[in-house]
Amino acid sequence: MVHKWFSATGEVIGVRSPAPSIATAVGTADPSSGPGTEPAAAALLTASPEPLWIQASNVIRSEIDKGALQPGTRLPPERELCAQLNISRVTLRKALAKLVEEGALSATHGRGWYISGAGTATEREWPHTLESFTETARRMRLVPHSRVLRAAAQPASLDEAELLSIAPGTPLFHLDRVRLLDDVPIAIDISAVPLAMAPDLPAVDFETASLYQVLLDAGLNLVRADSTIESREVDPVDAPYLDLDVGKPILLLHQVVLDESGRPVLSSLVKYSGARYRLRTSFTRQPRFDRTAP
Amino acid sequence: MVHKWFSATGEVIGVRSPAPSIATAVGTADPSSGPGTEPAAAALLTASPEPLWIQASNVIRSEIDKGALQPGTRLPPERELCAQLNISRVTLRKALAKLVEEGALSATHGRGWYISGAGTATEREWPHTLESFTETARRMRLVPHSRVLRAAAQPASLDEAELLSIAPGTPLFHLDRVRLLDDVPIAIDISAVPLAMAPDLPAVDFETASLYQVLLDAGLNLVRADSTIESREVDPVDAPYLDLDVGKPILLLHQVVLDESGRPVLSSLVKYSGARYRLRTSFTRQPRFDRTAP
DNA sequence: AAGTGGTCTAGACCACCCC
DNA sequence: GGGTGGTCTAGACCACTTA
Repeated sequence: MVHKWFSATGEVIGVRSPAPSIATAVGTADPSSGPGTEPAAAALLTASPEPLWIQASNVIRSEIDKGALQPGTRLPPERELCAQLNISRVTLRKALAKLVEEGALSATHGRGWYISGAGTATEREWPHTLESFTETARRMRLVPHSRVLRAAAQPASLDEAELLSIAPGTPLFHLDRVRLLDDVPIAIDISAVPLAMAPDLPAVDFETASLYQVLLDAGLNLVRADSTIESREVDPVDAPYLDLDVGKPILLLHQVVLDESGRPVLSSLVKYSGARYRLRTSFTRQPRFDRTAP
Repeated sequence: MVHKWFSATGEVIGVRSPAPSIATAVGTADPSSGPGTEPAAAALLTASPEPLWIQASNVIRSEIDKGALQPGTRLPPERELCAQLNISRVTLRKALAKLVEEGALSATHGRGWYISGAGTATEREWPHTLESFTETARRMRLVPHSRVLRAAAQPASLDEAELLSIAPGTPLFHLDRVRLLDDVPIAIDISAVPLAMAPDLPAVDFETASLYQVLLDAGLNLVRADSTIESREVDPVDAPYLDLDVGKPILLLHQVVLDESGRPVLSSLVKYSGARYRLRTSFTRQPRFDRTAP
């Protein structure tokens, strides 16, 4: 009568009264309000504000993280999972798709779903997007800090206007900072945002605040960052800020960050001290189905 | 979703059905052509080997590329598109999701679907993953070429073994190349692949062949590339290969490429001449739903 | 209140893998 | 053949936006 969740953790799903682990994994899922006679249905419930497919994905993810599902293991068939989780197959597949995107699962057509090694600790160490300065600092347990060189609005020059798709002369908020970790200068960050997009910018103290966070709080949905990365010799102007000899290598990262409608929001040029910083990211490739001949 | 190629595989996709005529079915949004004459039903046909949702996505994409749908424009409501394309709403939404991931569309809950400026020419110039050497060459209309310095199998050292999660001493195929564009040296590429994963490697002529393509042809499904990028001074050994003075800046790109099960397949270290190369990529950020209080 | 996207379902058929 | 994932449908309800 009790439906089991996978192999090792039969207790999590279908058991009404104990069932604490799943409840927490999924969300509120208040069990007290349970109908009392429908144990299996208690697995995932509509009480939670999260969509079912997110909940389902979380349940499976937590099983993996917990170690109940080892890499290489096969998952139960989709139709069986549907029964256990009490959701439709379409919904389950949406949950599985999410986990594929996160690198936690992979499927083979006639064979089944398999746990794929990554997706847990590895995933967190290799972000799918560029690790931000603040994130790096946190990972290395260093204290991030900024020295503000300029934080003021000025009319946009021709070049800046073109870069951000705005009219020349439009008020542009400039933020130039030296970024430090534990008081060691790591990079020079030269950013510009059209003032109209976040009028409160001049009032923020950027010695500690994160520009990215301020923009998100302003309701901007930053979705894409077109980037170029190159290696250069540091020039006499920048060298003292980074405490480098002129001619030493620096890493140049230039980004134009766009919102969901493709509108440029932020232009940023970061000059990292070559010897003190290293960009980290993980590129993924969607599984393709391009058979050359069927 | 974001997210997709990191190798020289841009041209692999087998486009069999050109399907140009269908295009009008979507763009014209002609309300008068109701159920009366049934022209819309001919829009997508099951004769094609491609799934319907791919076909639908291609139709919309071609409308955007063609300019029939300008950035900022609103698409017809989903239910109407379904009727025009003669597919179910679930299928249509899968097609739309693909276009969102490509950055061509975006949706707002109660408002509708909007064309988002990017996704056409821009998209092609800003790949979601690192532009490969071959792709860069093609974009710049230069001729790529390699000088092979080493192409041989050797037992894996301790470091190599750890990097690739194999036993020390396992046969490892080493491929060291100088990569050139129009006969100008651009980079040194030092790669290593466990021989067992592609036993034919030693027989390939890498003066012209692409290592990625060979691995794909061997049936390996390369899915993820954990990467670090840094800036260094070129050392006396590498300098002559790149025709640089010792101490000049180079860009160091190190990647460990994994297959779908998370197994490391390829380790590659590329040293780009700082003055002659610039990495290009477009990072995407998943829309997040981290409200602190619901 | 009407329009629109977001979620979910139950059931169907097909294509692939392995016995 | 039987099991399994991949695709597709028609219809339903909910949540958000706009009026």
